[in-house]
Amino acid sequence: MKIVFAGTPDFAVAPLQKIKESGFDIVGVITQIDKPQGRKGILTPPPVKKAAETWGIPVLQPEKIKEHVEDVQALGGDLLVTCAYGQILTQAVLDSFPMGVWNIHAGLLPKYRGASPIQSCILNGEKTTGVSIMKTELGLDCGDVLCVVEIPILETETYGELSERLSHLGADLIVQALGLLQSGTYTLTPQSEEGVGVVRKINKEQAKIDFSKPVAEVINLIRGMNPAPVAYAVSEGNSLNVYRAERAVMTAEEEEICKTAVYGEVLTDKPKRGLLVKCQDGAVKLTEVQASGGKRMSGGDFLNGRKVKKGQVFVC
RNA sequence: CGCGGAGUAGAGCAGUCAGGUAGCUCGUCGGGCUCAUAACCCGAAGGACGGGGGUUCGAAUCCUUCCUCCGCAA
Repeated sequence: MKIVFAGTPDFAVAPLQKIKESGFDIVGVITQIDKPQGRKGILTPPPVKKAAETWGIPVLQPEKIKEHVEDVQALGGDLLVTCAYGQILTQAVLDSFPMGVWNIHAGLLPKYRGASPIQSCILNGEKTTGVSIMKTELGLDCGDVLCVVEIPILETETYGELSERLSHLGADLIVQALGLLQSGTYTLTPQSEEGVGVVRKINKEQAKIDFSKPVAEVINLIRGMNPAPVAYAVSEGNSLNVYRAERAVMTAEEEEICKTAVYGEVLTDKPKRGLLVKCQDGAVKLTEVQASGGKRMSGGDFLNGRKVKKGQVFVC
């Protein structure tokens, strides 16, 4: 069974590696073209390409895969595994693999179809998530499911941390799935028509913190946006990236101040108490922040440098 | 040449424009007050001011050059 793997970001590297280490024959990797990265705009190959090259696997980087179907076919694969590839496949591509095209999806179906299942789970305060292996069809993540594992989301887990866990989970699961496909003994489960949901790509606008919301929602936003695109608060024209936060436990004095404070107001100027900000139902403590041009630091350090003062307000 | 910020004590910052003994807050250590404390009071240690070169009687500060870190945008 000859396998072609289509994937792009870090998330896809672990599955690719696991497939390779499990002894499957990977005849080619398809990934996105190199893109300019960072301040200098240096052309950088995607993580999957780097990995594939170190293992000597042929790499294909079509700018538009639908215009290079014959190149894909030339790889001679029986089966295509997709994992966060980043391009929509056409029927011609799907038809190029006798044993089908299978997708590793980092979320439970049908509720979390779409581009941002991991982040969206955290933003929604879900308690569990999972990885699904499904048939890739023309519609958006609507194919029949081959297998799925569900895991709990940890209380303080960030998008980056959960993503890494799911990546390894997906790696294990795809290897199992390939075993099933090879043996030919498997059953497909159509997705329920109830509770279908589509989550779209996350943009920076969604990452702005709204302190008029409940503490739990604010914290979920911060978790779900770490490490990218990163939640941020704005005050006096400056933006402050927020990487981590927790529910504030206030002193009696702070409780008093909080009662009359407006949403987004800084409740204390004592570095030891931390950067406390009023929300709808209490206060949130921003524990890891980064101002533009500065390093990441604790909320206490940020307060100590006096870049924000007690009573200053982050706009909602 | 995409736009911009920053390198000063263990940490976060001021001081740089108008060169002249190195400052603030936090932490650390010692002492005091207190039933007690993350609170308060007193004291101490700790810095070749990112590196090189230049101007000057004298440079954290002015000129020049190199290095490093970071935000935005893509």
